[in-house]
Amino acid sequence: MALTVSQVARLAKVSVRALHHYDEIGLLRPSERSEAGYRLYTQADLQRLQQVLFFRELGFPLEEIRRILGDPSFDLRSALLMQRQLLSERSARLDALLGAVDAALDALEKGTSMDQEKMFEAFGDFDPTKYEAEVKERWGDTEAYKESARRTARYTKQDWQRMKAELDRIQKELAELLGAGRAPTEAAAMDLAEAWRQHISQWFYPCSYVMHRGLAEMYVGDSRFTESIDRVRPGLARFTRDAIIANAERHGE
Amino acid sequence: MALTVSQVARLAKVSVRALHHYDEIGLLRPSERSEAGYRLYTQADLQRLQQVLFFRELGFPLEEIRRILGDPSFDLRSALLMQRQLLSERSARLDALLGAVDAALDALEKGTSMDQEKMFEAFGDFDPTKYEAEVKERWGDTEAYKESARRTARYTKQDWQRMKAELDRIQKELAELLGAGRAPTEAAAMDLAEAWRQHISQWFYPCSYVMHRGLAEMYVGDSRFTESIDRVRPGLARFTRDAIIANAERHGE
DNA sequence: TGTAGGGTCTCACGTCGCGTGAGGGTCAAG
DNA sequence: CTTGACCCTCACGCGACGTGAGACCCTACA
Repeated sequence: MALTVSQVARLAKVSVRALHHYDEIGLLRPSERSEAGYRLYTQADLQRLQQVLFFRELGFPLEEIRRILGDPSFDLRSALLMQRQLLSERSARLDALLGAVDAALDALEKGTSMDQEKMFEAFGDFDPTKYEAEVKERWGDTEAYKESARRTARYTKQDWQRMKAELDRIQKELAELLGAGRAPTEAAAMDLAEAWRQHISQWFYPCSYVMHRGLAEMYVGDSRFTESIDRVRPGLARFTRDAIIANAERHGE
Repeated sequence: MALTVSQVARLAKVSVRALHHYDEIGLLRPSERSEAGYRLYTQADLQRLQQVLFFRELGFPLEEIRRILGDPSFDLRSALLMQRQLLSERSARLDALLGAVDAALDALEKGTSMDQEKMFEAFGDFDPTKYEAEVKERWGDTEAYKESARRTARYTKQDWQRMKAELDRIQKELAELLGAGRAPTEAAAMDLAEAWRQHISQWFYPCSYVMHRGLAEMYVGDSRFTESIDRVRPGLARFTRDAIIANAERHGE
C-alpha cells in the first residue's frame, strides 16, 4: 500500500533528493517509516504532494507552500480554485510571449526595429501570488479570500488582460502625478487611490478603507511590492501609499 | 540614445543586479561605458537582451544561452522560430495542468480518490530543449536543425500531444521488453529503435542511422537524458542505446 | 564651494532548491 | 554468502541572482 521514495519519485516525476529535501524542511513528511528507516508514503501523502507540486509549479517558494498547507484554515477546494486561476493567468502570459515572438519575427521580415517598450512588455510579471497570498496572510479575512478565489476562478484570459490594463492605467496616472511634483494629498491623487480600491473591490473582493490602508503599508513595507511598483517609476510605492492613506482619511477612516 | 542600467532594467523588467550578472558572465555586455564607468546599452544590446530573456523564459541555463547567441551560425529567425515552438509546447503543458486541477476538483466534489498516475501525469517534463539544443551542438548539422525548427514552428498543441504520445508508446514498449528479459539485439527491440528513428525523421528532421547512433550514445552519456528515460524504467536508457546500435548495424551502419 | 538626492560602480556574503557523491545499511533472490 | 537494487544520513557545490557595504558620479540648488 505505502510507497517507497523511488516509487513516489517515479510516479510524481520528482527526484528522490527532492523528496528528502521536502521531508527535511517539513513540507512533506512520509506518514510512515519501515523498521529499516525507509520512508513510506500513503495516499494522503500523495495528495499533499500533488498540492505541493501545483504550488511549486506556480512559483511559490517551498517555505510558503509549507505555511499555506499547514494553515488550519487551509481548504483544498479553495486552493484548487486559486491554482486554477493562477494557471489561467500563466496561460495569458504565454500568449503574450507568443505575441512578442511573432512581433519580433514580423519586424525581422520587414527589416524594421521593434519599439523598445513592445520588445519587453510580455516579460513583466503580473503575479497575483504576491497579491493573494499576502492578503490572505496579512488580513486573515478568509471570507474575502474565498470571495476573491470564487470570482477569479471564472475569469477568462480577456478578463485578466482587462484587469491588468486597468491597474496599469491607474499606476501610470499616479506616476504622472508624482512626476509633475503633485502631492499625494491632492484630490487627483486621492481619486486614483479610490480608483485602486474600487478596482480591488470589483475584481477581487470588497475592500474597505481599513483594508486598503493595510495594503498600502504593505506596498512600502514589503520589498517585493515596492520593487514592482517602483519599476513603473521610482518612488511610486511611497507616493501611492500616501495617497491611499489620504484617501482613507478623506472618508473618515 | 544609449540607456543606463536602471533604464534598461525598468524597460526590460529585470533587476540591475541581473544586468550586472549578465555583463559579468559575458552574456550581455553593454556596448559602451561612460567616462565614469557607467554601463551604456544600445538598441542592439536591447535586441540581444530580448533574446536572452526569451531563452531564459524557456528555461535555458544562462551559460547555454551565451553559447547559443555566440555561435557564428546563430540565426535570429531560426531562434525566434524555435522559441515560438517551445512556447507552444509550454502552452500545451499548461493546458494539461489545468486539466489536472479540474480532475482534482472533480474528484473532490464526488468524494472519490484520484488515480495515482493521473494525479501526477501533468507534472512530467517533456522538454525539447534537451533534444534540440543538444542535437544542434553535437551534430552541427545546421540544415537538420533548421529543418526541425521549420517543421515544429507550425505544430499545434494537438500535434505536440500526438508526438509525445507516440514517443511515450515507443518508450513504454521498450520498457516492457526490458522487463520481460528480452535482449536489445532481438528483432522486437530493434524494430522499436527503428520506430524511434522514424519518429524523429517524421517529427523533426531526417535522421540517418549514423545520427541515430550518436543520439543513442547521448542517451547514456548525458545524465539528463539517462535520468529522463530511466524514469520510465530503470536501465531503459542503456537498453535503448543498445537497441539503437543494433538496429543501425542491422542496416549496415 | 558644499550639500542633497538620485544614480553608478565593484566586492562579497547569503539564499533557495536541489544535484552529486560518499559511506554504510537493507532486502530479496540465487 | 554474494549480488544487485534500494534505502539512509551527511555534506559540499552549483546557478542565478538578492542584498548590503563603501565609494564615486551627476545635477540642481543654496
